[in-house]
Amino acid sequence: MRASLKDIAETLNLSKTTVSWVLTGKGDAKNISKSTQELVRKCAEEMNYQPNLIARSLNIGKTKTVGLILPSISDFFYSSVAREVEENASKRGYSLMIASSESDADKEESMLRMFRSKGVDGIILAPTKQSKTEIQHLLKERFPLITFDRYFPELEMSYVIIDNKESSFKLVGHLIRKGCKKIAIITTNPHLATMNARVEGYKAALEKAGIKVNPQLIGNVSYDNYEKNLVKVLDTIFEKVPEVDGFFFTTHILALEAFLYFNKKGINFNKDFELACIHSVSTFEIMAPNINVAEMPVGDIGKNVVNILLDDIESKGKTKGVKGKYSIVLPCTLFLNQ
Amino acid sequence: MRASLKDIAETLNLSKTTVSWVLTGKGDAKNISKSTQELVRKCAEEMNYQPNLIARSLNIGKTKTVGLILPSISDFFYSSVAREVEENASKRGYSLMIASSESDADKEESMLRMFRSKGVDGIILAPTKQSKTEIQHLLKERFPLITFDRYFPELEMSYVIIDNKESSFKLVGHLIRKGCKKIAIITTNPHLATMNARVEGYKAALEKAGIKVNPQLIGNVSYDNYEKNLVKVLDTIFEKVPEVDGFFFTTHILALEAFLYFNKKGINFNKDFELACIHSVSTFEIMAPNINVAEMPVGDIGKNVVNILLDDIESKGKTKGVKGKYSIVLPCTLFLNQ
DNA sequence: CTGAAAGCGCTTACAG
DNA sequence: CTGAAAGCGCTTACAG
Repeated sequence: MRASLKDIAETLNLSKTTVSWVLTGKGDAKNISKSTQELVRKCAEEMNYQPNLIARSLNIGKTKTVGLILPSISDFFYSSVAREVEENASKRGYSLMIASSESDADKEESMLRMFRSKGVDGIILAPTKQSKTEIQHLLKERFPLITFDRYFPELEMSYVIIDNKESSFKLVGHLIRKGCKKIAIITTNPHLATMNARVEGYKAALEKAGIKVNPQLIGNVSYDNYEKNLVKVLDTIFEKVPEVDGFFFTTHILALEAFLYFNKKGINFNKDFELACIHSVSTFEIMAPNINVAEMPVGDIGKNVVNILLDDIESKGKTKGVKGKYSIVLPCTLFLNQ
Repeated sequence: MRASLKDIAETLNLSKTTVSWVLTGKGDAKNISKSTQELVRKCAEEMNYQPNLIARSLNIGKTKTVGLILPSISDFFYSSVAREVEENASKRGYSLMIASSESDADKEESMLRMFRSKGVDGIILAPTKQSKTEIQHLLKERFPLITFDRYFPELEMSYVIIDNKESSFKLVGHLIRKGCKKIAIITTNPHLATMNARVEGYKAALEKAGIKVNPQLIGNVSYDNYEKNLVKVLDTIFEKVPEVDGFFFTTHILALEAFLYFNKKGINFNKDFELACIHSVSTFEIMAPNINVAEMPVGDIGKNVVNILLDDIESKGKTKGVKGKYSIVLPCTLFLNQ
């Protein structure tokens, strides 16, 4: 059996109070004699005592655990963020509960409820859709909550995103400078403000260069089953605008999938087109060595998101009711070829 | 404020007992009148009642949460397994706590303790090193525990691995059949039984073909800072055995890194060598279309690992003291070219 | 058909 | 220098 405070107290003929104080480091503050403290610590060691944190949590109302909800744990970007979140949270003494919404709004809602019910102190969320009713419940309760990668422009809550429009603008501008006249944009999830901003950056760059936006060059890939839909979208672009000379992918997932498509079709995409993409994976180096990339600052995203959340959690009560909301926009690092 | 059972009971002038029974679905079994049940449910709905699972857990001694400890969350193989684990656990009503040991034995030990302390019902672990003392504590307590990908041959506990020797044997055999005489093996973490088995498969295949094992073709990449070490290892192989004509990588991580190396050196690795690898990532399709691969059954690993663990957790008490240990060895799917 | 009471394992005012 | 007691929010035998 697992040892409890009571077991130690009984063995030593002390009260649970004394044992608890010693083991939580309040021995000196509570004037427990050195000898008693030593005794308690030795006994705890011998019995391999580990505090039951569930009991502590019920008592103090904190679990030192945060929840992380991602659209997909296995995607490289999100798993990289997860790694950073875990590391930063761990540094501050927090554990992580994690869940994958698989871009399903209902799952997302039930995960929010589940995490809340299981007592996490706060939640970090990369929201999928407009699953706002549960979020609004939490916000009303002043439950610590932050989103990243995506956000709800109409809700007053903290978020961390990247400079979507700016980075897209620069990438597309670079393609134009390299001589592209017919740049296609391949994008998805148009209901997300994040994705919209990337399309806007694309349009702004074209307009600045005096190039008219051609709707036939805007490839919208619906997200479920994007592999198949991407094929259709690319087929259509090549059919309608065979002179296409550049591709701007709004996410690395679409770029990777497009490379597979190009490959199957025998298209030498590295020679025939200028390429650009928001975010990258290490294999781009070999697959598309000349691609222009705006790299998302995964480390900074992770750091900001946990620090803002944990500050919020830990300031509770201090700044009664006056909660600071943060809107952090992080710059991407550009890797432009030539 | 968050509503509690008590709040509902007071509002309705009922006892907490009654409310609890209704809300946990025992209303009919306990003969609570339909009208009362309806009342309770409506009130709970209105107050947006969510049970405090911490309190329930303290009472029943279960959290319906399992811990998952990985060497690295951001690695593609492990994040894929994490996804499967989460999905399968979730199906059976369990949540996931996750942590990345970063291949650090001390971190791993403290994570095991932390998870235990936080009350997870069981732990799934891809162990890094010989961090056995904490594991032995848990085993002695009969705490539900299972490893995957790696295992401790000398401990009596459940694990799920792949047919390491067999798959390696087949891959290397295939390279030999395709005419290779000087096949290098690039491997790491020689202290892991898993990795040893892969080297043994390599040796067995050579021996069967009457090829003497050449130690100069065995590249052992020490794991910390493997990027740099791999460069040294490959440099040495090319220096000592310039006629090397095949490469067998014991993990996709090493293969990816080697491709970057080949590329930098201007080596046309797809033409000059036969390649083989345990596990793959989707980008191999473009980077090394002819590579021979033994694909790890990520889905089956995830399914087995959670089902064995959860069966163990849920059978507790029933089969007092008679715990079944499972050693599952799953076959890889081979993709051999030509 | 419903309720009073004990208990899960901690923490923490309060008292001496 | 140390302890008795209440309480965190649930569940569940026991009683009527």
